[in-house]
Amino acid sequence: MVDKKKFLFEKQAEIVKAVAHPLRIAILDFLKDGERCVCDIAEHINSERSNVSRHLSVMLNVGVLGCRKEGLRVIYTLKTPCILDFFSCVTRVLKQQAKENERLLKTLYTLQGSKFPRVRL
Amino acid sequence: MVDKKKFLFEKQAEIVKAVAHPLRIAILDFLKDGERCVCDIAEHINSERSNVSRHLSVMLNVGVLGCRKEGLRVIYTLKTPCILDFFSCVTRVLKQQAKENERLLKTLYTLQGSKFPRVRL
DNA sequence: TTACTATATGAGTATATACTCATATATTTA
DNA sequence: TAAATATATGAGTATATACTCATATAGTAA
Repeated sequence: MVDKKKFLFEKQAEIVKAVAHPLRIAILDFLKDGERCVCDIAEHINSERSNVSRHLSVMLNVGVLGCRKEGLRVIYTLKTPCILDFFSCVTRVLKQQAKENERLLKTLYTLQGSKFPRVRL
Repeated sequence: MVDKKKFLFEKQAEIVKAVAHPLRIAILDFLKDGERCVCDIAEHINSERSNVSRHLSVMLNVGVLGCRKEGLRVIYTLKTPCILDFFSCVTRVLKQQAKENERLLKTLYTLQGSKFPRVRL
């Protein structure tokens, strides 16, 4: 593996890591509807402001978010909405996983000779 | 934030975390050209087999990779190529970052009254 | 000025992760 | 059968991360 590629992968990993956390994904999901201050985000995801502030700074540093000051508030915005497309891929992975689990369950029930209970959604 | 959403974000984060590492990204990039055994992957990314095996199992568990046995070898495949689209978004973020850094550098040089050195690519 | 508010950050702690080495398991081949 | 090989995994260690609480900073408003 070439050194140039290694460097690229490291840079990419930094960005991916910056969004690899449930609260950060919740923040991105919240920001897709428009910019928000730290306090609103903290309330929405139900977490300490200091904690949210740190999560935001990580995503700011890698360039996924932008921010501007407005009086006392700091307003954060989603700078790269394409990140949201990614989550649609992730959701596809999840759906596929769910399907496989269902098939596995079915097989298990069939082997036991019992009926497969219909899942209520 | 609703409980259902919280659960979804946690599941999504698991998948994102599973690819948030330079070596794992290198593996995905290698597998885009076709399935490979652990030994080939280890050689290509220049890492211990035991280490690679663990990285692979993480991505296997979240459903990003698939695998099959062939004699002594275990052949891993990219199960969700849409994950590669994601990296094109990540690359876009990186490019944007680079542009901003260049602008910043230019400003700094201008302030110093010195010339902006042309970057050779 | 003082009091109040929003945000950021240092310090400490708990937890998670990556890595290496040694070893177990499964498969092939002599 | 024994020897060799590919892979997976337990154990130990080093490092990174998330979180909380306390505190610093900056802006607002009395």
